[in-house]
Amino acid sequence: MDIRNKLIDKGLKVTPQRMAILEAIIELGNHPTAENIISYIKKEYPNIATGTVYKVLAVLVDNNLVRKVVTDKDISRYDGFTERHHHLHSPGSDVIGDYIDKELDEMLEAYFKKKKLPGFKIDNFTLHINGRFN
Amino acid sequence: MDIRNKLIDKGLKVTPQRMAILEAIIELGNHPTAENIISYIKKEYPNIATGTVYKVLAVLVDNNLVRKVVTDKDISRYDGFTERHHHLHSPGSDVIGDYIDKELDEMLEAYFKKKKLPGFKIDNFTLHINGRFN
DNA sequence: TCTTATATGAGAATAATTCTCCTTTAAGAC
DNA sequence: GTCTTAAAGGAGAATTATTCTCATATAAGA
Repeated sequence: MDIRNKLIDKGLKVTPQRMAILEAIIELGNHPTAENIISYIKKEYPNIATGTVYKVLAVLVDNNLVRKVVTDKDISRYDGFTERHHHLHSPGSDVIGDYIDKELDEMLEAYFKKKKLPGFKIDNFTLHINGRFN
Repeated sequence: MDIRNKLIDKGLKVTPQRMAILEAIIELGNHPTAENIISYIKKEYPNIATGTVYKVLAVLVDNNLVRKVVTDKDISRYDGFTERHHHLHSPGSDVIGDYIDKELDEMLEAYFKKKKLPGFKIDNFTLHINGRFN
């Protein structure tokens, strides 16, 4: 599905800003920050307001078109990666790797199907793996 | 090990502020924010500076006496829970539940012992489970 | 008790994010 | 195509968590 239709599919108004922001996230890769997105977009839309970018990002997150990636820095990053995946991170590095592993997903799903958590209904889960790139 | 000895054990100077902060994190539970910690401590040490609290928290995190818990809000929370655990979270709620499951830990460890990730050496991992408390 | 490296206090500075308010525009109705 | 209107965007001020600066105080070992 192309970017325009992703927005339409969620019942969102299609605006040039929304298209540009969603495209930027996908294009930039490695979980860009709001600032990364803003400077990327300003090449094409020099007048876009930072407030607009933050507002659009919130809309996209609310509609599950992008995921907000939290980091141990006081800065948010955004993930346009729609396939189910986990995150690899190394302390001191800003790189956040994506890790796709269907076998792992299935194993965890089977595990939680068998073992219910008392007082909690699981919707989804992400494994945050810390270590070292080499 | 008591709080004083946790500091000594890491080769850190023992100061009243460090003791109070570490105690506050353990005492407050549910992953307090820096602000929670500050207002708790001010009851006993009204003159503690916010900068001191942030600096001490950074020292404690660096020495693995507490963990920094990242959230999708732009605010850091701190975890004095030393036992190995995972996190339960519900969108829209500020509660972060701790989830201890040795069986899960062992299953994941066994899995990653068998299945190496190319270009990445795993140190540790935390499962972030989203869902609904009920 | 003395010395010194380190920690703290106070408050200014910074930086990511949010808010306000006015203008513009997308999208459906006609 | 034009009109209408609710929703979106622009500009920049405001907010707020966190960091920084630097002078003072103190923990810990000699």
